[in-house]
Parts: sequence; structure tokens; C-alpha cells
Amino acid sequence: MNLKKLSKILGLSQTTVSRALNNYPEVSEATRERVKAAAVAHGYRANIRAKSLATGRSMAIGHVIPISTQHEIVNPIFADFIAGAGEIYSRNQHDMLLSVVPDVDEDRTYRELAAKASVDGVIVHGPRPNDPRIPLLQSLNIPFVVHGRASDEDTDYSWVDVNNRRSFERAANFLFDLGHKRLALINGLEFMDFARRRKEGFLAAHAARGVEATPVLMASDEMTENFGFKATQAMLAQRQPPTAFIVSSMIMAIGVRRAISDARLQMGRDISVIIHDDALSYLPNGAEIPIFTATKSSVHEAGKLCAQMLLDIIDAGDKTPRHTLLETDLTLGESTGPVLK
Amino acid sequence: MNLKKLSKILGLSQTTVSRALNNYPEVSEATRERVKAAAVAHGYRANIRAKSLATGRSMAIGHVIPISTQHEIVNPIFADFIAGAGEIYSRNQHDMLLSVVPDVDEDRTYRELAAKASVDGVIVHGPRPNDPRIPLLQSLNIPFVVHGRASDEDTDYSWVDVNNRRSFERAANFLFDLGHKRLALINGLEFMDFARRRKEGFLAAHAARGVEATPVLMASDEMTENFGFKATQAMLAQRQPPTAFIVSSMIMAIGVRRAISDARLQMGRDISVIIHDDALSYLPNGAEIPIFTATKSSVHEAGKLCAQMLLDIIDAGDKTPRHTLLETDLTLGESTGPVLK
DNA sequence: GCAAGCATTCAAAGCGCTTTGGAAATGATT
DNA sequence: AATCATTTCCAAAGCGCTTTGAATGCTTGC
Repeated sequence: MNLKKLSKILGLSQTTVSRALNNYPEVSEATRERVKAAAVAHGYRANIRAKSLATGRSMAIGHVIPISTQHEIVNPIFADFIAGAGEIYSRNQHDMLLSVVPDVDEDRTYRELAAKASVDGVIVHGPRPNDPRIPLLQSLNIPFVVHGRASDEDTDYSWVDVNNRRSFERAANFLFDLGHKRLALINGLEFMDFARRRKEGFLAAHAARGVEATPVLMASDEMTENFGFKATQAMLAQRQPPTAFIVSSMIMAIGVRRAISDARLQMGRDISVIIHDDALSYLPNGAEIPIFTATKSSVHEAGKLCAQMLLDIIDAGDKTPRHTLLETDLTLGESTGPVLK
Repeated sequence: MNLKKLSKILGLSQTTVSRALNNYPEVSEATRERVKAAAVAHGYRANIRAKSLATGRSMAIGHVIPISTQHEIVNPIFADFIAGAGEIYSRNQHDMLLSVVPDVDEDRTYRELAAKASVDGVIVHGPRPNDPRIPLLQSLNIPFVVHGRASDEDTDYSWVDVNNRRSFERAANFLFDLGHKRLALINGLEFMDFARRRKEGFLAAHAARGVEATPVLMASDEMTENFGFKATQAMLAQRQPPTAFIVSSMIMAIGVRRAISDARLQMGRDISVIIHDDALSYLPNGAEIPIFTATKSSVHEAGKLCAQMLLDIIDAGDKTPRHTLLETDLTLGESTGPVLK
């Protein structure tokens, strides 16, 4: 079923039928009703490619998911983010186009998306400091929103980010207030912007207290359970082990917990742990009482915000950058307590 | 830059340029070279929508991700599956179209995908027994591959599945051989096909040994860490607690481990645990020595297989169903041992 | 030397939609 | 009744590509 047939059935021109369906004012209410009813009756749905060829808009948003070539790891927050964004897209009749590409090919992918005109805008994932993708997308003149930030000079593009620096500063301060002196940081790869900012916050809290941060107590790697375990194990084996850990993700924290319980220590009593909790749907932080004390910010929500911001930008057609900085909730769980004397 | 301009620059007709670029034989090698060089030089890339409007093929594959309306949970295996599938798609110049929809709207989504002609085929996720999506897709006449199976009558559509039944039967037998008598099953929602089959395998092993399975030792719910924890805690509190657990996912197993260590028991000595390991990239089962004894099957690999199968089907244009049944590896980890006397 | 055959190239139609620039019909105004 | 403005509808062009059917120029074979 296509426009031509439908209009023939109705005895109207394609123009009128098209206009009726797209709610143009220059068609009478009566015919509009008639047309819409017929469309439903015959199961007519406009061919999306013909439509976007004619309009020049693709009604699709691109997400380029980089796969790190060294690690072959898919970011686990990705599923929840996508779910959030997808909700907004389908609510606004947009499609989501996913390109999973080795990080080295990312450039090419963006250029292709632009040249083939397959999307109206893109979401940029996992920004690094001074990420080259940003000038690239700007030069390609394609609307985009970054999930995270890519530099300190962050005013000339649109982003949605968590206040990572403040979050981790607060977390460290909270532990200091409980009497802890030796804090460990289990962080993601620090060429990622979010991890760099978290470390900054961690260090800032130390500086404010005049405490020197210990290099061996700051680990950074791909955020797997296993890295959390290994790093914690190594730190607990130090002559002067830390009494508290700040951990950048729930997944790593699971490894941290494993190392702690393997060492026959009790979390929340012998060792305190604060995590950053992305509120992943399949990894809730306990039920009634949170397992971990956590700085919490829903990545599902971030997905929704990014998507909505991008659609707004495309809609408005103006290029003035927009920014959303999300503050985290510091939720108290069972994993923290005063330092043991 | 478009075909018209490019052909004007080259002093050739659109026909010839198009054919040169698409490797049609009826164009001389010399001009083909010249055209291709010019295309690169001018950054020409065929507009994908115009192309698919003309060819009738969209060069895109749809994935409909259902969000369970009651639970709002995104399946965590999803990221790795998508990564695998995406690899195949980009290698074959296909796009991946993702629709995240509340499960109640799935029907409508498939119909729309078909009517709008936006994809050449779809992957069906999370099949249930007698899943209505299968006859629907068949009637819509759109090529599809199911990740999993939807019934015992599984011959008239294409699928890629893990031999869940045999896997869990083997796992149970392995535990029986170690002397365990009371096995617990922590399973996913049993209206999902995979979970149903796993239970069957679990029960079959019992039946073969003449052991009666205990209803209170078989739990089933959404596969979260928290459910794993709660279920295990409850079972360990029984008068006759189980000595071994079979757990349907790594995420749940993390909760199982938490409950075990909270009960001051040692996994692998006091309590044995076998899990099903989807080999998620961000949740590796330990490093050198696996933490958990596991029936292992890479969901990343499954993604690749599904994608490849679907592309093959589309390419071949024939509708004879294809099937791939993957056997799992039973890998020995530190979480199992002989039953304590 | 001429028809036949082949290798190249092209003009134009068509994919299914939107949109421009009118035209026809209706109603209001003089 | 003639004029004008509105409303309602339409024919046709165009989005950027592929593909059909035909034309062109060259080489062969007899």
C-alpha cells in the first residue's frame, strides 16, 4: 500500500492525501477524517525512506559505539543509556541507528554518517579530553550532543554530564569525616574524561585537608569486576593498607567486595567503600537498604536527557550549545563506617 | 556532493558513474578507476536513502528491544550481543536500527517496521514459548532470526540458540557426581524460553538419578544481583539447605556469592555453585582461574552468528529455516567441590 | 567492404514521498 | 451579477539514486 494507491482509492490527489495525513491546514476536516480512516483501514504507513528523501530529514539519530580495539569491552552502562534514549526517540517518531565500530574507525564512521545523510544528529559516547570527534562533527555541521564532556573548554558544544569532580570530592570528604586517612581510588581509564574528573575531585579533597594522596592507592584501568578485585587485593596487601575505597563503578565494586571478603574483612566495618552508582537496571544497589554507600546518578535518565536535548537542537535548528550538569545523590548504604582505631 | 554533480565533473552520465562505483561489469576498467578516484577525491558517498528507495533494499537490520513494563529492566547481555551483531553488520555495510519499546507495543513496532520498509530483516530477542511475534513476522513476510527458540515446534523459522537443556542437565549431573544431593536452581523468569529449558534440564538430571527436586529450592525471577542474593539467603535459611546452586546468570551469581559469604560460608568448599556464563566482556569469570565453574557460551558470538545468519537469509532470498544450536563449555572454576560429609 | 558482434556509454523512467504554483469551487462583498 | 478573497484541491517537479532499453563506436569474420 502506498500513497498513489491510497489516493486512487479515495479519489483524491496524492497531494491532498499527503497533506491530510501530515495535518496541513489547507485540507478540510471532513476529508482529513476520511483520509485518515482509509489509511488505517488499508494499513497505510508512509515509506520512511521516500519520505526522508523528499524532506531531507532522516528522522533518525546515530549512536556510534566504539569498541576499544585493545580490550574488546562493551561499556555495560550502554544498555541502560540506550534504553533511556530509545524511549525518547520512539516517543518522537525517530529511529535509532547504531554503529558499533572499532575505535580506530570512528572518524570514518562519522564522516560516512554525514555523507550518506543517514542521520539527523548523533550522540557522542565516551569522550576523551580534547576529543577529536568534536571538531570533526562541528566541521561536518551535524547536530550532536556529547554524553560527558571532552575538555575544560566545554562551552562550544552541547553536553549532558554528571558532576564527577564534585561527586568524588564529596565522597572523599565523607570518608575523611568518618576519620579515614588512607583512601584508595579504583578508577576507570584516566584518558576518559569522566575518570580524569573523578580523580581531580579525589585529589582536591585531599589537598583541602592537607593530606597527601598515595600513588599506589590510586589504580586505573578498564572497569571490570576483575580489575576491581586485583587492584583491591594488591592494595590490601600493602604495609599500610587503605581503610577506605572509592570505586568508580558498581561492576568494579563487586570485585572490590570479593577481595575484601576473601581477605576475611568486613565491608562497612573493617573497610569502607563508596561507589559511583549508575543505577543500572540489572544491578540495583541492594533493595531497601543500599549495599554500597554511593554517589548515584541514573544513566538511564542521562540517556533520556541526551536524546531530548538533541531532538530539541535539531528542532530548533539553532546552534547555541546547551549544557546539563547533573548532580549526584550521596546515598548512604551499609558499606561505610567510622575508621577502626 | 551527489551523483549528478559528480558525473558532471567527470563528463559522464549518472548511469556510468553509478555502475562504475557499484562494480558493474559493463564499464571499462579505465573509467572505473577514474570514477572511483574522483569519488574519493570529492568525498562522494551515495545517499543511502535514495539508494534504498531505488533498490527497494534498506541495508538495515532491525532489533526490537522490549522493555518489560513491569520491571523496566534492560537485559544486560544486550550490550555484548549488539556488539557482536554490529560487527557483522558494519563489515557488510548494513546499518542497525534499534527500537526500544515497551513490550506491550512490540506488535505495533514490527508492523511499522514492515510497513515503512525501514529494515530488510529483524532479530527477535527474548522469545517466549509460542511467541506471537513469530507468526506475525511470518505473515508480514519479513526475514528474521530468533535469538533463542520459541517453542518445541522449532523447525519452521530460523534461530540461533544455546543448548540450555543439555547445559543445565550436565551441570546438575556434575554436582550429583560430586556427591551433592540437594541442588538449588536460581533461574530467570520461566515464561522465557531459555529459562524453561534450563529448568527442564535440571529436572531431567534429577529424574535420571531418581532424586526428587525440591520446589522451595527452585526460584525464578528477573535476573538481578538482588534476586540472586535474596533467593540464596532464603534457601540457606531452610532446615535442609542445599549444598549446591545452579545459577542462570553471572549477575545473579554475584548476589548468590554475596549471600554465601554473608552466611560465613565458603564457596567451593561449603557450598558449590555452577553458573551459566554468557561471557560478557565487562564481567569476565575471573582471570586465569575461573571464579565460578560455569557452562559457558559467548553471547557476543551468538550476536555475530544471528547477524550473519540473517544476512545470509536475506542474501539467499530463500526461506528454508536455518538453525544453529550452540553447545556450552563446562569450564571448571573454584566454586565447586565435593560435598562435605 | 559490409553485416554482425561486442564493449561502452547514455537518456530517461521510476522508486514513494513532499511541496510549489496554480486552478476550481465556494462564499462574501459591492 | 460581477468581483474578490478563501477554501479546497490538484498536476507536476524534484529529492538522489538504480536500471531499462537504446545508441554509439570498434573490432571481427566472411
